Amino acid sequence: MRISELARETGVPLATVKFYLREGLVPAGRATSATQAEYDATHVRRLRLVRALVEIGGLPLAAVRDVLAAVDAGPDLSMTAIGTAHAALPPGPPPGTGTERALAVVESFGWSGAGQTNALGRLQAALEAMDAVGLAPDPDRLRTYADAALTVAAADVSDVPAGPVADVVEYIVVGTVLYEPLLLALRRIAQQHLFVTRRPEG
Amino acid sequence: MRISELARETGVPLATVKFYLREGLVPAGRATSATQAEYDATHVRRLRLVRALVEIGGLPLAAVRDVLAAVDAGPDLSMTAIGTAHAALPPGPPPGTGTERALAVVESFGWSGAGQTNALGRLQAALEAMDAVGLAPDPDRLRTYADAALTVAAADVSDVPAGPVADVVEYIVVGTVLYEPLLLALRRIAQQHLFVTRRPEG
DNA sequence: ACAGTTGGAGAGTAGCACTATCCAATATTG
DNA sequence: CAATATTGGATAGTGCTACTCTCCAACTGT
Repeated sequence: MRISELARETGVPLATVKFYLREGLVPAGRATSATQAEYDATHVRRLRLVRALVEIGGLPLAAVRDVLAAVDAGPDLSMTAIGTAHAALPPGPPPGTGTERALAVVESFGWSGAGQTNALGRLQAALEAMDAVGLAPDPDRLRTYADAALTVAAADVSDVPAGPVADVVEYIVVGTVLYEPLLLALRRIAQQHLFVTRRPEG
Repeated sequence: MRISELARETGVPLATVKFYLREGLVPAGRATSATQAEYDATHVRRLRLVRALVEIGGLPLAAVRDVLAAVDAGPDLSMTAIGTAHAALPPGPPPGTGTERALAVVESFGWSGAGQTNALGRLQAALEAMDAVGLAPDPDRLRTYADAALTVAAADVSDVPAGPVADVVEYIVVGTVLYEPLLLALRRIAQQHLFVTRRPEG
């Protein structure tokens, strides 16, 4: 498979494929001559993954690079992989955000071992911003959110397939990113559903 | 309150406040002379809201403008407001995405009245991208996600306070946007928690 | 032999969110 | 009341990201 077929197969513009190759987001093909290289199914897969992370996950290319590095790092443990994925995901917390308050919240749920994820900073930043506009969640609602989050997280980690370590890592990392839009889309649709059924004449 | 105090109060750079005023994201102050204007608490609040939507919600300014318009539209019904908010939220589905598959999924949950939200396009795009990289959710997992989404959505709509219509609309629209990062942060922290407690030596 | 395609590199572009500079008209201070 | 600082407003410029365009010599298929 040559480069233009790779582009056609995935629907990605040729110029963009070349750009990704230059940026190292897709590995180079096997050169068969000075001006020819051969690509295979792994390139198709990787290219689709990059596009999914960008278009669905909304990641900037720099974050895609980090996520792919975590995927490729291989047998470095799942926990590291998930932490790396989280650290690479945008947007990071605004600089200067602490984590004390978020930690207190998390501990009140009895969750442990969350000390090193930057999601804590995001949580705290979100809470502070809500306070600032007067829309902070009450404890009950926060609980509801936490329970829901725990439920989906449990599905996330229990669904990890047996198999080569590289596949497992990819599953975790990519799943973390790609399932977020899924969850958000479902929440919005559910909101609409509830609004409509609540006010039948609305 | 003059412009520089508004900037100091909110921590937003003066040049940025001016920029938002020019863009109409924050309403102009009451002019007291050719080179002076007076700002008040509503300006502080609006400015904080803009920053929250940008920094926490990750919205581009154009989307912020649309969301604010929905907020300000006033007594136009809640359902319209929520639809407007959804339509304004990025990223929209990639152009050319259908909704048939998403509709089938949603109907299998018994959800109705979701025909007009662009979250359907996002759902379908997410499912298709997952398929393309071979990581599509099985029906059970999708169910788990849908149940969790419905749970938080129920909390979202039941928490809407009584009060002036404008406040209700703001609550819905802003809540839709600002609670997303909260949910995602909690999910990530929960994942980490589960991983750590699952493999105590990991 | 020769049009067409390829891999590769460099420069150019478009959109976004600010940020810096300038200005004349006030305000404030000594 | 003079000197200095600040204000609102407009224009232009910056830095970043993610492409996209153009060029080119080396090859390929016919």
